[in-house]
Amino acid sequence: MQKIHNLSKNQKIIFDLIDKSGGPMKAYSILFNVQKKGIKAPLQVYRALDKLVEIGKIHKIESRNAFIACQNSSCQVSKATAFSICESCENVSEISNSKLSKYLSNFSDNSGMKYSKYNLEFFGLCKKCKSK
Amino acid sequence: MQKIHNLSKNQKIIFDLIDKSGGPMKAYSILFNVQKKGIKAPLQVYRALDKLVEIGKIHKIESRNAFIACQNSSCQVSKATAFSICESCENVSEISNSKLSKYLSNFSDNSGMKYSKYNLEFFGLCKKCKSK
DNA sequence: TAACAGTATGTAATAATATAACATTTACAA
DNA sequence: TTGTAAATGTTATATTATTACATACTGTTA
Ligand SMILES: [Zn+2]
Ligand SMILES: [Zn+2]
Ligand SMILES: [Zn+2]
Ligand SMILES: [Zn+2]
Repeated sequence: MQKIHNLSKNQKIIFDLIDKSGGPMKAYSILFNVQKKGIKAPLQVYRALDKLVEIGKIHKIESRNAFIACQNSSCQVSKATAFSICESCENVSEISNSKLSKYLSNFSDNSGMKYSKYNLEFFGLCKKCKSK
Repeated sequence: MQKIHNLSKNQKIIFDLIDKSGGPMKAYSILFNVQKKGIKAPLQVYRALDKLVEIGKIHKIESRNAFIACQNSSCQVSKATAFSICESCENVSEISNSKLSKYLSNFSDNSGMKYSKYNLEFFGLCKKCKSK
């Protein structure tokens, strides 16, 4: 049973923008794009982003300081994320591979640490960029 | 056969500082600490950090915007990194687990993408923080 | 309904992280 | 010694993110 999150006005504006863009967006680029909708300040953007990340509607691509809509319908909370990133064209996609996620979710070592969350970023060249 | 990198003056000062600290350090904290050694500007720090990352002497903890000395003697180039991060005390350690690194280095999916690099960050509570 | 708590918003200022541009110097091999 | 790559120094600026404070909205319960 999972909680339904009704997005607030600003959250919805910002989620829709990121979702429609189809790729990662940076916070100040988001800000620029939503100013005509009345969102004027960085903090308004960051607050919405924080919430959207918290509920798993978007993820932060840490190596790029950018935010992407969740492409994995089962990813309700951002506790186990994996991305592939093309170092040439900067295309990003969310990897949804159940073997990988099982392997990582069950990973443990002898450090005595209990892992509750992970983020994995793969880098390389995408199909298009490889063939250039 | 691997290339020996002789660190330059600034690179050595900054690597030694990070290495001795035993944990992740942020760029401006590094700057503050090396000002007495004549390194006065952010760019001097970032240039040394870039080089040290490139040759694998340090790694960037992306989720924390911080830099840590490589704790894995065999990690000459930063192409395959994994860390465990305590969300309470912010302790970070580099995971060196050959099964994990083999699994990730060999990972491929049907995206047609060839992965040449990855970075994985695990989050949780360390032993000490768990028992509090 | 009224009171309350939790969440969201608005606004200004500022902090923290990182890079651009340009001039100069050093290391080192051909 | 001369060419070249790497490193340094310096100033300014760009980019990313948070603090602080005031106000408003949403839903629950007395
Ligand atoms: Zn997702
Ligand atoms: Zn590409
Ligand atoms: Zn390492
Ligand atoms: Zn801890």
